[in-house]
This record gives sequence, C-alpha cells and structure tokens, in this order.
Amino acid sequence: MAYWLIKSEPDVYGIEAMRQENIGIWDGVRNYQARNFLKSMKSGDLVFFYHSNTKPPGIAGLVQVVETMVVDPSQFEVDGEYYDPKSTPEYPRWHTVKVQFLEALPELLELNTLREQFEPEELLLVKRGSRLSVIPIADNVAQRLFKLGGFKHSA
DNA sequence: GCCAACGTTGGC
DNA sequence: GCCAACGTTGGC
Repeated sequence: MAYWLIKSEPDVYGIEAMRQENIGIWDGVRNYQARNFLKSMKSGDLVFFYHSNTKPPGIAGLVQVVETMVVDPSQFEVDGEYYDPKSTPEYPRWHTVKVQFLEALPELLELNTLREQFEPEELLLVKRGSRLSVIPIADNVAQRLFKLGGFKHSA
C-alpha cells in the first residue's frame, strides 16, 4: 500500500464536502505529472487531504482510494472548465481515481508545522514553489504525519 | 495584491 | 527543438 497527498481548495471542495459525499471522483486534474501519479494509485492507498489557497493551509483529513483508472468525465464536458478537445471516449487523455472519506482532523495540521518537521527532500509539499497537486508520500513520512496529526487511522 | 516557480504555448 | 511570452498556482 502506498501513501499520497492531494491538494484541494476548501472553498471549492474541502474535507467536509468530502465527508458529505462519502465517495468522490477526483476530477479536473490537468497536469501530466499529477495525472501520472493518479494513474499509479492502487485501491486501498491512503491519501492525505490538503487544503490549499486558504488561511492557514494544511492537511485536513484522510481519504482512501476505492477505484482506479477512472476516466475523468469532465474532459468531455464541452462547456465545462476542464473540457479537453483532444480527448475522445476511445482515447481519453485524463484518468483519475475515486476516493472515500475516512476522517477529518479536529485540528488542521498546518503547513508551517510541516515545514518545521520535514525537509523538502522528505516531503515535496514543503518545498518552496511546489505546485504539484498530487504528491507521493514515503512510508516513514506517512507514519510521522499520522502521529503529528493525531489521526485515528494509521497503518 | 505580490510574486516566485513552473507548466504550456507557439513562433521560428 | 529552442526559448520567449504568457498563464496559473498558491504561499505570504
């Protein structure tokens, strides 16, 4: 099993929206590096849910991959924000995953705390200027995050 | 609101 | 294939 971190703006789709939906499709990723990480996710992988572009930013909860290699439907929505004219149903360019809500942290694990605890080499998230929205997390870093955040889940 | 860090686009 | 211009992300 692998660990990941995904970023979302809470004003658009936050951990509470995730809780309400229970299972959500992670659509709208239009960056090839992020997509390639999405494509390599496996069912059962645990994913830290990060709130970006908010004050303060930080890890807000935990979700789990329940379905992989899902064709992102938003690439076919002509009037939608994520329409990709180069995609066809036969040759979709964008695959993603479905994730299930596991838990929301009572207290945000803030980015400035993460900066204190991790080197950029350990956790790409704390590297200045890091814009990647899907990030792999090493096992030992995941364990430390579980502890730091006081997650109920751990593995 | 600023701006650093990148990713993408498009002319050549 | 290069690279300048442009657009976006996202912390501060």
